[in-house]
Amino acid sequence: MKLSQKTKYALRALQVLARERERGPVQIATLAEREDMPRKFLEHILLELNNHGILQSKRGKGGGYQLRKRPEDVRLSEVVRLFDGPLAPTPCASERAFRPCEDCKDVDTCALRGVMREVRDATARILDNLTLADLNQRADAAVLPSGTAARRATVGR
Amino acid sequence: MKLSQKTKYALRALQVLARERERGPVQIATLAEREDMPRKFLEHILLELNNHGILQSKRGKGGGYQLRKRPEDVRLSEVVRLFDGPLAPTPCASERAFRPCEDCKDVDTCALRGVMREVRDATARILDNLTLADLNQRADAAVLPSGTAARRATVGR
DNA sequence: GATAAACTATATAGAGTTGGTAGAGATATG
DNA sequence: CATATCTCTACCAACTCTATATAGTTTATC
Repeated sequence: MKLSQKTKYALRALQVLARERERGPVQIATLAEREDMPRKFLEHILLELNNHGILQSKRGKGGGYQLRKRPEDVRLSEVVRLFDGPLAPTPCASERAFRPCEDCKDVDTCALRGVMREVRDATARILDNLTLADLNQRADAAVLPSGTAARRATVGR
Repeated sequence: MKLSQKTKYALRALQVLARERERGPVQIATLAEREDMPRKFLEHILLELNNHGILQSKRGKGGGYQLRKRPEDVRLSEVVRLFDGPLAPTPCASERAFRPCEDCKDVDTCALRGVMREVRDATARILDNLTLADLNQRADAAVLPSGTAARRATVGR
């Protein structure tokens, strides 16, 4: 499960949108500029998140994108699956997108499959139990290790 | 960490070579035919395993490849890393091949990195603790669930 | 030492994926 | 209706993956 650039951009955008959620829609251009992401590429990404029901959009003047679900209801696994496909290293080990490997003689007795299911399960356990809210919370915790304001100066940019 | 075809072939070949270890070298052609793998592609794979010290080769007539290490000393993580690279989903979460992400503002406070380290660690815990010997043992256990010979008929090929 | 078996090395090629751009179309607002 | 903004389709260059081709080099054996 190599994380694609697309997923990274998506998560960065979602982190911002989770924070801005109550303040109305954010425009693609603003988001692209603030987070330094390629604008046209970001359009695709946000559109996909919109079509998938994670974001909602408002067209025309004053429009933009807004998080549709609550941040604590958006699992990281959902985003990763959307852009990078199944979590499992092999199709035969996938829970939701099971497919036998091309040249597999017998799925039921394949030892490698068992191993890959373990890897998939471990990955899913982590990503299913973390949400956008958790991600932002961790980000805050990292920037403010123990409430010291002095540290903030070293973090910028 | 999507498992490549190359790694799958490598592991299949190694499983056979682990079993044949005491019986002298096995030729590429034999291996390719028995396991139905593309011969020329397999040559590359075995060569890489050889250069990496997992196999040893004997050239000339009557030569072939043989497992250099004991099956219980070949970790699955070693094989996966050789062909598919680092286990971590992002370079910044890799233990042995750390590299900051292209556009990362601050590696130390990146929340996603923490998550990806968890995934990497979980994957590594599994693959570091399994060896070729384990893989073959599991394969045997799957084919002979509880010592019943009758089942073997259904496994064929 | 000729021969054939077998590994070694480099180059190449086609298919698919990834990251990114272009431009026209749809729609909401004022 | 002018403008801001999202939507959609097409396209493209670079890269990776899988696999093959070709030309060696080494070794066993007769």
